[in-house]
Formats: sequence, structure tokens, C-alpha cells
Amino acid sequence: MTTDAWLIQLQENGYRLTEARRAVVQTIQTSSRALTPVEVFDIARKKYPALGLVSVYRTLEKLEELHLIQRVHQPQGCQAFIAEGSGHEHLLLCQNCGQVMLFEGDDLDGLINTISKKTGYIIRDHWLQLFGLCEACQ
Amino acid sequence: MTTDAWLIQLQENGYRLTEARRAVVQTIQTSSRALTPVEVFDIARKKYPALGLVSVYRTLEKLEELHLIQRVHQPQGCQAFIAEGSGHEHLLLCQNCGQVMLFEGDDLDGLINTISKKTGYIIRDHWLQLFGLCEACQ
DNA sequence: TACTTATTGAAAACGATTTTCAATTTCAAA
DNA sequence: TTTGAAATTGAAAATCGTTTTCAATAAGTA
Repeated sequence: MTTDAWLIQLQENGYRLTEARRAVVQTIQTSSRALTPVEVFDIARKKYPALGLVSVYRTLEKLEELHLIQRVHQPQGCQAFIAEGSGHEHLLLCQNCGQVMLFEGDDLDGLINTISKKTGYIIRDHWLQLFGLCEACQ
Repeated sequence: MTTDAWLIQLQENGYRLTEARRAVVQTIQTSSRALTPVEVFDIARKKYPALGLVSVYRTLEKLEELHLIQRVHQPQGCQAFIAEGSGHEHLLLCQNCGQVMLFEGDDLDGLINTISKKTGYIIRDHWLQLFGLCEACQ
């Protein structure tokens, strides 16, 4: 998805297009690693210096609500966000540089069936995240 | 593991045994759902009313360091802790009552190999968590 | 029992996030 | 275009969870 597509998504959901939002959207949409609100703030302010941190929080909130971004959970903290993929995708994170890749095609049906039988649970969702080193960092 | 075993673990690592620690350890060790620091505080204070919230934080810190507890990540937040299993285990959470079960035997080798080849990453770790409904909540 | 040192709870400090508010900007309707 | 209602803004204040500071206390060793 492009930055413009995100802006259109916002507009179609009744939100207005402003300079603050454009700066935040562009920043996070083009990042290959997860960014915290303050990191988004620092980067986006270079394009739009009048930006306030509060607007970053408010825009991230809306982007998350529209499933355009997702929160990234890591041992060091869970405040960072990355663009969401389309469809069912999981995250692969580089433990050195922080780069995030998305991957599809996790087949957990066998595992889920086994666990379901063993525990009596109905399993409705799963989280899977892989950690490692990207090619550049090896 | 029993509560006493946890206390011994603390002692063997150079920490003293105090009433505050006993109350916190017993609370979290016997809970079948993940508890936040304040929840631990509220429960443990019933046994030991003089307990301070600060001691809860400090004890949780030590228990996490000794791998007796682990942080539970959920859509609603990542501040809750649960007793860790022994060995390589993953979490299965009830979305209704919050009960946590541990399970072993995730075979992700095939998946990890595939992703590794596709992306060029060396994969060193993974997080897997299942969400659903426990028998009582179905 | 005496003594060293870890541990305590209360209060203050801190950092991240949210709320409040008056001024500004967007965008639909005229 | 212009107008005007309503959304959005940034700054400041408030709030929340967590950490630090500190003097008093308690644990465990000698």
C-alpha cells in the first residue's frame, strides 16, 4: 500500500486530511522497522516542524483502528508500530538492526488441533513472531 | 514448582526471605491467570497488609530474572505476569476468563526453515501464543 | 547477641500517554 | 468563491504506571 492509499483510507472513514497526519502517515508507512511514537515524532517533524507529539499519538490510534499499522511486541518493550501487511501475516524481526519482515504461510493447523484436543480449549487466534538476524547483520 | 521451591530459589541466589516476598511469591505462584503488579498487590495485601506496591515491583523483577515468571503479552496490554513452566513452553490464554495454560511440543522447524530460506534471515528465537476459550467458558 | 547489609514502605520523581482547551484548519454547503 | 459548522491542532496540565530516593527496619551471619 502507498502513503496515498492510507490517506484515502483515513478520508473514507470520515477523518480529515491534515499536514500533521500526512507527515505521520508517510513516516510510518515507509519505515522498514518498528517505530515508537517519539521516533515517529522526531522523523515526521523534519517534514513538518509544527507537528505536536499529541497528534502523533492520535494518528497512530486511528491507523491502528483501521488496521493499517500494528503494535510490535518485543522483550524490550511493546510501544513500537509497523505497517500491517494485507492478509494473515506474521512478523520476523532482526534482533540487531530492528528491521521487520512480514511472512505468510504459517501452517499451524496440526499443532492447533493437537493442543485443542489436549486442553479442551477452542482456539480462535494465534500470535507467532520470529526473531533472528537479517542478511545484512549476520 | 511449589511456593517453597521459589523461595529457596530466591535464597540460593543471595536474596533474603521476607514477609513481603513470601506474600508476593505465593500470590503469583498459585494464580492460574496472569496478574498485573497492582493485582498482585491487592491479593497479597490480604495476607500481609503492610505490603507496599514497590516491593511487589521489586519482587516481580527478581522472579523474572530467575525465570520463575514471565510477562504475558496481550492485545489489551503487556503488564501481566504468570508462572513460567519448565522447559520450552508456550501460552494458551482464555479470552474470557484469562486462565493461562502452558503447552509443549510446538514443532516449527519446517516453517522456520522455509521462512529462513525465503528471507535470508538466521532465525534464533520464536514467540507463539494461542488464544481461545477454555472448557468452562465455552 | 551484635552487627553488617539487604530490604522495607512512603514520598518524590519520572516518563509515557491522555485529557483539556482555545485557536486554527478542513471541507461541505451555500 | 465564500461561509460556517465541526474536526483537528499544539501546548499545557493531568494522569497513569513505574522507578528512585531515603531513613527506618529486619534478615542472616559471625
